[in-house]
Amino acid sequence: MTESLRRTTIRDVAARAGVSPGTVSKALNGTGQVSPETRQRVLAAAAETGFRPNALARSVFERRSYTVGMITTDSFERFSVPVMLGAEDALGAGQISVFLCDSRDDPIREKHYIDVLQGRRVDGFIVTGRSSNIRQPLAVEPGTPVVYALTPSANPADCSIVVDDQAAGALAGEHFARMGRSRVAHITGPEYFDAARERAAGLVDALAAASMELVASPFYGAWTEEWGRQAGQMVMRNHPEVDAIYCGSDLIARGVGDAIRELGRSVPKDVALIGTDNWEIVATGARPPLTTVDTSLSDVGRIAAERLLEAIAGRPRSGVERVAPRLVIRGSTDPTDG
Amino acid sequence: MTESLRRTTIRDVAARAGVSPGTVSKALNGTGQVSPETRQRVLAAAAETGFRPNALARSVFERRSYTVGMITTDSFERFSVPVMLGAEDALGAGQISVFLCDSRDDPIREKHYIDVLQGRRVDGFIVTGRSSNIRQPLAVEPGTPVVYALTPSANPADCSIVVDDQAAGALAGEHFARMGRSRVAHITGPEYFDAARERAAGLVDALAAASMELVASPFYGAWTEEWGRQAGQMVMRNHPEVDAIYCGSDLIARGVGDAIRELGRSVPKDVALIGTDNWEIVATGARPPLTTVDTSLSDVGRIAAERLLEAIAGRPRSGVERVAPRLVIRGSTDPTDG
DNA sequence: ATGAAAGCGCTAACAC
DNA sequence: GTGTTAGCGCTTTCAT
Repeated sequence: MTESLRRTTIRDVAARAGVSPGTVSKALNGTGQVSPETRQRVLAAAAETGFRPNALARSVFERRSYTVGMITTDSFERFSVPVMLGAEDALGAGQISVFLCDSRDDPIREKHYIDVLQGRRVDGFIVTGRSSNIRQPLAVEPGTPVVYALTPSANPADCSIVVDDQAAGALAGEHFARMGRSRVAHITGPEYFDAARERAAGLVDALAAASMELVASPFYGAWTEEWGRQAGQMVMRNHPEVDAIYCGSDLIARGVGDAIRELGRSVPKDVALIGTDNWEIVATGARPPLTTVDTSLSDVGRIAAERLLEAIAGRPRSGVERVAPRLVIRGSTDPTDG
Repeated sequence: MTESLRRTTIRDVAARAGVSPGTVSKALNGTGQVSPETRQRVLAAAAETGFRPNALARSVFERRSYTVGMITTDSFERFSVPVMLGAEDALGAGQISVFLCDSRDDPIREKHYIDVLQGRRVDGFIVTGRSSNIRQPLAVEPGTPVVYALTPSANPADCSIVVDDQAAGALAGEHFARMGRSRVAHITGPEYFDAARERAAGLVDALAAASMELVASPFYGAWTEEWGRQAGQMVMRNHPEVDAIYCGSDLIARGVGDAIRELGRSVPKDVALIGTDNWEIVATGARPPLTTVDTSLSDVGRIAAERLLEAIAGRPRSGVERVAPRLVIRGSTDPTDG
């Protein structure tokens, strides 16, 4: 460590303003009684010396650090990133700083991060991860507020914020119905993903509400373009009457779209296509641009942050809160676009 | 705030072990002289009470927080994420926690974050952002270590870690030469991006070293699939002899690949294709999977973290350090794959 | 080897 | 109004 530069302290400011440290504190924080003139002198002195109060010292005293830990199990890839951004934004507005931790889904690393951050006296934690499947509760000291984003806690008494996947599927089904498409197929990720099953259920429900049903059971596979291509081909071959396909992800939808085009059929004229995620760069790069269900991930993060702030403030909530997705209409369902 | 749970302090442990606080400190930190027995008693007492030392208090004393601020100007999208992951990993190993800040390229927000974090007495900063273009130095208090990752500082005395874009272009050119391709085109992003120009220069140099040259000047455009499709078509129409194309990004390469295929030509048989970034999900989802220049972003982050730790330890470096990219070979250049 | 005491930078209760 | 004092939790001389 270099000769650690001695920063100006409250005492330096006090000396310069010709008052006591206590008075400086009051003047700067607007607590207690200070005359306008001394207040001015103090402010001036602080400005001149470039004084920046030591938040650490204050935190020791307050027993509260105005920081939170954000733990992602998932190398903050595509899904956690928007969540974290939303959360960071909401917390930053509340003057809270965010510690970033990538546990890589490793319980040892997770425990390590928790230990270190509890040592830093974080006010709480936000946990996020890729899958919408349930996860074990975070092993924090009792009383520490935790909010789960995207992956709900196995303990129903905990506070979890998740995407409303059922509603996502329903949005797609309703849009098809509205457009007069009636022979709908569904191609999605692995069946062991809660999100996949729930989106399928939502789609089926929405179709039923319009007196329709899927032309075939949902096609469960993988969250990849390649699966989209395979399944797309298969569906178009076995069910040539299909005029609409809802996909569990934008990547799958890209694959399906390519397959449809290669079979000489057109999107959206012959087949309307809806994806999920609204992964902008992928959805808008498609030909035609992809209509998709935006899963509102940044809202998930934002709400998680708000709930955490509430819990820190002594008003914890319980249970799973589902955030509404929204449909983003582009050329793959709208013949006038793309 | 709820009845803020009173955590166990060093005094509680001391009482339980029947020693003084000072002795507990020594025993726990291995400083000073402590008899093995008391050491044991202290350790036991600490474990039983679930004692976790308050890092904040220690930091006040040490005038050092073992935290750093990571500021991204770019909503940690695709490029900053791997950098931040690499940095976080390297810093975590050094017991340093990372504050995450998304300045969204807004100078006001950036200044705000700097203020807050300097108040928290971070030991230094890592700055990252999308573009490889030069940025203004971070406005921190003099003496605060800062390392720039991806976007170098305008001040050459600062320490910046960047991708070696010239080498990236060269890798592509050398690979083409090695495979006997001789009629090479280059399609890339906007010319005002340093990265675009440098990759082009590296490609040209490598070709020259093999006594080749581009069939046409680089095609500068946008970092999008759509531009890739347009440019790909144009190139194949105007220069049907082309047998290799290097693209400034994987997304562009995807567009180019689609264009080639739609003109009835084959990748890699007729045209070998190399992208840049190694954006896994995009590169592997392509048909055939995309050979690409991996820009080693996580290494950029890791090295930035190491340089920052060195600077914090009093051994700052100066100047721009370029990190070597590496070629990842997949089906788009290798007829035996994909 | 251990304890007492002072201090890190800041805040808050209490004098004056 | 303002200064003095004690104390947040921890570390570190300095006695003993």
